[in-house]
Amino acid sequence: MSFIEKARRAQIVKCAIETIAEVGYTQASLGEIAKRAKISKGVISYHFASKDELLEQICIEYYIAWQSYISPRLEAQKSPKEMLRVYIESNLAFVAENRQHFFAVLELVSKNITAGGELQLSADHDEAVLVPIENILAQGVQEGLFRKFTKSSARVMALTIRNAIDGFTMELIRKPHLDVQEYTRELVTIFDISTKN
Amino acid sequence: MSFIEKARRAQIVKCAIETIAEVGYTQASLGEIAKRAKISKGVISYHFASKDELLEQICIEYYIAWQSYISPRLEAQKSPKEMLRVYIESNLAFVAENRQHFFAVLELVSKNITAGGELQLSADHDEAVLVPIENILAQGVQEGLFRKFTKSSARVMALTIRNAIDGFTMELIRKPHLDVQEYTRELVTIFDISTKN
DNA sequence: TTATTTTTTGTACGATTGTACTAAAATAAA
DNA sequence: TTTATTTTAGTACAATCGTACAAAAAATAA
Repeated sequence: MSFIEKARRAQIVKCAIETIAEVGYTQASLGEIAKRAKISKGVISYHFASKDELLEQICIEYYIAWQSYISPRLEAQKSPKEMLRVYIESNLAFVAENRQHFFAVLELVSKNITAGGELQLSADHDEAVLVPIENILAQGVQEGLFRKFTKSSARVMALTIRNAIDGFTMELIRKPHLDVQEYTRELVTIFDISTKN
Repeated sequence: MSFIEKARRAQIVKCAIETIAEVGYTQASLGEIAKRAKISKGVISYHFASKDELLEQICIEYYIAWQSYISPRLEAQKSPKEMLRVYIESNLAFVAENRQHFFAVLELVSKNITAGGELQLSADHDEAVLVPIENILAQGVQEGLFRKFTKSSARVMALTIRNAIDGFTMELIRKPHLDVQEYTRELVTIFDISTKN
């Protein structure tokens, strides 16, 4: 892949994220994205096989960035209790620093859920996101730090934590001046209390 | 409003909900809705001023049905602790019984958020949904049943509860055979623990 | 019945979309 | 420089959408 190709793809992805975040998925046509990037519509078609490939790239890049941010912070912790705290803290911090990207991905995923056949992809993503939380919970139970969780009650708890994080972002988009630190502290408190033994 | 008009509007709204739930918002064109309702596209235009009015009607009817279901159950409770339990239980039960309708509304609301100017409506809806939870929390604090909540920490808790409910529905759509009763029990437990004094 | 209004159908139109395609421009290779 | 390749701009096209509209059909009123 040439230098120009890499640079263009990065530019187009960046601009597509901004466009989706600002005008919404339904209004984010290739023409609109191109206009904002000050390039011709044909350039996008040249560098991306289809619009779908562009949108998929947005999701892939977010997932990679998210992994890179969360994983090392999580692995630096010993206690499951600290891991859960850091998981919440770093997720909210990451999301607050990447609101547009997160929002774009959320829009795309919610469209894909409805797209019928692509439900599997959503399920895979879910598993990749939920399992790490479940592992923290399982470890905490094993060490006697957390209250008892069965497999399915740990699943509900993991989902609730994820929903809290995702919902925080939606609130952040609705109210951009939200106090992120305070929100983070409260969420940590809630899930610290509700997991403790 | 004539008998035919009422019946047709009800039929079209019902069919629009099913269509959105089954093929997604982006694929739910008036043509597709009409085809499934086995009527001409023009009939929809005749009974609804625009597509937007039809979609708005879907939201209005859901909100009314939700209110009618939740309010009496909530008002039958004395203790804030019981109110919180019943709020979670009845919300999950209602949503499980109205998955398609809920999902359609979620799709529409998430589109409206992106639609720019309509952000106010979403904020109003939020307030209408969050304030009742905050009131329960405030009452619980006052009676000494719940731990201390400031105005803003009560807001975070209310949001977290709402996100847990909304997120449950998304999970229910992804996994239709989810054990609703068990999920409900777990959620009640989580928020019972995390609010208790 | 006949007359009038309401309702439905089917089509057409303007707007918008993603993609295909051609010619021009820019860049790299010779 | 000349040649070849990559990249860009701009246009055209087929498909799809919401809406408008005219004529047919159905329902209601007289």
